[in-house]
Amino acid sequence: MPKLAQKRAEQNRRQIEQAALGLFTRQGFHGTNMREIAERAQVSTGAIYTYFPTKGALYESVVRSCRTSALHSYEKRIRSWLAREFDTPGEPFTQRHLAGLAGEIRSFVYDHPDYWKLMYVDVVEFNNRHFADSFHNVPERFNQTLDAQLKRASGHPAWCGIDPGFALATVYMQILTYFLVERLFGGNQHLGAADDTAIQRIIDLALHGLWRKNGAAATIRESAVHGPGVASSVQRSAVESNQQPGKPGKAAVRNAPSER
Amino acid sequence: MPKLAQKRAEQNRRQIEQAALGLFTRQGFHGTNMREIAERAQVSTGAIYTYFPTKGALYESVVRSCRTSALHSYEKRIRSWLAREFDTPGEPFTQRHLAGLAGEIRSFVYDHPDYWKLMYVDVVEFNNRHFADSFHNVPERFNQTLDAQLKRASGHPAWCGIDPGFALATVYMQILTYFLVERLFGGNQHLGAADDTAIQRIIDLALHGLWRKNGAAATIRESAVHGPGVASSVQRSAVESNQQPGKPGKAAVRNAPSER
DNA sequence: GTTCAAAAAACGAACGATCGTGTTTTTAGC
DNA sequence: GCTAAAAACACGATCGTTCGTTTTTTGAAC
Repeated sequence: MPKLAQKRAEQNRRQIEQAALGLFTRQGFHGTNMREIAERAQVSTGAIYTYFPTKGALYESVVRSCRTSALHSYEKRIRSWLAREFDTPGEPFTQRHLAGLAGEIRSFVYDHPDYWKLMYVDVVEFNNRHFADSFHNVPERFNQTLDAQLKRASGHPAWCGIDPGFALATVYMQILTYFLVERLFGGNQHLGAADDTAIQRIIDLALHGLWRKNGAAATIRESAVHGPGVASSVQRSAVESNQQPGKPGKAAVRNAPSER
Repeated sequence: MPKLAQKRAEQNRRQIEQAALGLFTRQGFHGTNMREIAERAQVSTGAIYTYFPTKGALYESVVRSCRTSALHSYEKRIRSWLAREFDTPGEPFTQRHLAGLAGEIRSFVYDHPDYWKLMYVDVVEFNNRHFADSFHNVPERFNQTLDAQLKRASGHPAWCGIDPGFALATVYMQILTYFLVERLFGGNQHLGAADDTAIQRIIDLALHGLWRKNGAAATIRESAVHGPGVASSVQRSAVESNQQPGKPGKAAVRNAPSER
């Protein structure tokens, strides 16, 4: 019986969803009409309704597809990366670990901006109905994925005592927020320094805090930034003793492109 | 001459703008129509056009009013509060300072959610054209406002060496993000603990980092959170020696209401 | 491999509703 | 009573969606 080949039907669905995603993320749900979507997908407006009963259903399908693709690839990628990194011998939560994490987060934001933009669309026009669950107990999820590795950290004599999942979650949120502001909010070096410099400092603060009792901070010169855009050169912290010996510990964070 | 009294005209303007603000922040710009605004403002649709030439002009006026009111009141409030706190003798950047800052930021988010929601509307529907400047070189602005106080911190022997404006900006962004996620993104205790507990831990991490060389962390019991909603009781850190002596240092952060 | 009828899919004009806005009439302030 | 503001109404455009028609696809018969 002449039902459309499943391959072709799925391709059409994906084509329409991709066009809708591109428009929803650029002008919102109510700011996008079906004719634009049809034109961008190179189909007729009526054709869309053979795949999606309403505009709202199309949106929900777009959200589902975007979430499963972005999350399945990147959440898993970040977690497996973390697991791999934390399995190396020695202390977890080193400068190298966090710099690598920052690189992964940066990729997540810069390679999949649509995912995040769609989340903001959902916040504005749907009260974040479709994304709210991604913020439910972030530390617990880190703990579930990295149970053994994180427990090893908390057993270390120099560990601060905070639940490692909580600690990782806060650093994760901090770095994620940095790149989201840079990429989606037009924050042009909003912390007054280039990406790698800013991330370096954030990690340094996360590792050892504002105050250091042992005078290790003495080797860091004052690196105040005066005037916009004048980023002082990267100055490495002497407290990188937590690093794995022999590893260079170069920041894995590239410079951000000036504009998308 | 029958020109409307300025007092009355301004009142009408504000009434319309307030209605528009309430709708824009709940359903976006394109998701709101002039008839809804008119109904909410208890005027006719035509009457709006005696005050605003177009819907876009109304939006821009709403943004201007919302920004000037929220920013003038709260940015100045936070800064003056910081200045006052940092003028107290002793070290700046104490637990008490940051807990107070967190309280101010929390008020900023929970008392003026419309300001932040409107920013997200602008991100989604106007590419953040009207709010992008609020993220331009945040550390520099802290440095300008708190020049003397922050310099005093950087001169302290135990200071980490990072530019104090940068350090304050990162802590500010971190706490702000926490409350924004809680209030606007539906993050129901997204860090797995009540507000004051989470903020307490964030501040503790900001002050002394993940690793502590002097064993001060030994007094903090493991406070891992297992299972959603099961927040362990607040356990005070022994490293509060940075606090002003005699001050209780109680967290100034209330619990968040469960839902708006 | 070609043909063919049936059925699904694609099309695009059209529909009713609603959009932002202009016009006309009524109201109300000075 | 003059005049600007407010209300009521109207207009063209555009919205999401439907529908009648055309085109394409399909599996089987040949």
